[in-house]
Amino acid sequence: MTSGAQKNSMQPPLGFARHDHAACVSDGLAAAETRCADSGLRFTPVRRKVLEILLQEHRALGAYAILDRLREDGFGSQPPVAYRALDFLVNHGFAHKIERLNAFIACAHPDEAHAPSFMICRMCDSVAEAQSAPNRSALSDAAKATGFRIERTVVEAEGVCPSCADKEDP
Amino acid sequence: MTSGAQKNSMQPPLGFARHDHAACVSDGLAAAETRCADSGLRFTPVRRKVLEILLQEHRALGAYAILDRLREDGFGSQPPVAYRALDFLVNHGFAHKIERLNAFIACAHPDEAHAPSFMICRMCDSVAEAQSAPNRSALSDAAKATGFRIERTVVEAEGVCPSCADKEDP
DNA sequence: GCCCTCCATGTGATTGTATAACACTTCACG
DNA sequence: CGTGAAGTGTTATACAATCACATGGAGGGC
Repeated sequence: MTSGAQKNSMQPPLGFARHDHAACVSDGLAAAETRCADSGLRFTPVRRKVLEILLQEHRALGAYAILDRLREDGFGSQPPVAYRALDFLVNHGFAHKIERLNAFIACAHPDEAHAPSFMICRMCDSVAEAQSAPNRSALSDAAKATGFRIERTVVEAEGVCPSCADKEDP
Repeated sequence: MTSGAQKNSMQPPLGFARHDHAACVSDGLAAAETRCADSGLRFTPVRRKVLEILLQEHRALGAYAILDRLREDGFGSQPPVAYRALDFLVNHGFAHKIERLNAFIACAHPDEAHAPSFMICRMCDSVAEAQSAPNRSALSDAAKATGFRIERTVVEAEGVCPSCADKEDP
């Protein structure tokens, strides 16, 4: 499997569009802080740090890449440390897991409740999050027909992002 | 991680519905054989064996579970042997990878070209394949808007299958 | 305030998933 | 034949995830 994170580090960091990046990090952290306070969740140092890392990178990171960063910053460096923080962030909607890459990314819309879907570039592994429409798809029908109760749906599109498309086809 | 296959071995083997199982295997193998011959693909012994294993089990199997079976049958027992055969099967549509489980399953509709989607029971890990509607979803729109070229889309619904639903709620 | 419990963190060890790199064989095809 | 591409086998290793257990701090009930 591809590392999910390191393949090409000179790629635009990402959402396929340039943006004010400094703001992302502080806004994201502030939003999480607020929402945790409101919901009685504990936004502990490790959790905060992991979210900060994800917001800074602004792309999908493997658990061990995150772990390396945690170590540098003086946190525990064993896998469970990262996985527990990631579990928390994912369960409460501050981050998402990209199944295709076995990697994690900060949520792009931490405020609104949402069923996210993703576009993953197979060349540079960059990831963009899209709001997923309430799926009135063949899948719902199939589920209804067989009596399967859907609780959550992963939607991940693989393809080529605009900037990689430019490169491959001069 | 859950093995993706062994969690509950007394589950109905699966598509959420009983069916004539003996036929699956031979039909599946025959179909693959035919299509490989037509397309000039090499349907070698390992590849055939792996497909046979997947068809027999009729559920998602981890690469290492497959590897065990290969060893029993006298094939190479190192990971690349299984992964290469699986790559072949997946690339040519004879099998699918279930990203959520890091596991593989024989394709339920090997003949028709299709964009599959899956329903995965979180209790027994059984998997059913549904034909995915040509998605005119928010995702397509987002892709169009950003210039992302979608080549393939993974759709995996997690939930509870009918037979597990019966058990949990008497 | 004090204790107690819950939750979170830290650590060591282990299991599962996947790929890199290289040697060797086999097959199609000229 | 002989040559090159594709397939197989093996060693080694990287990356992903979990188990089990010890420690420590935050808050709630009293």
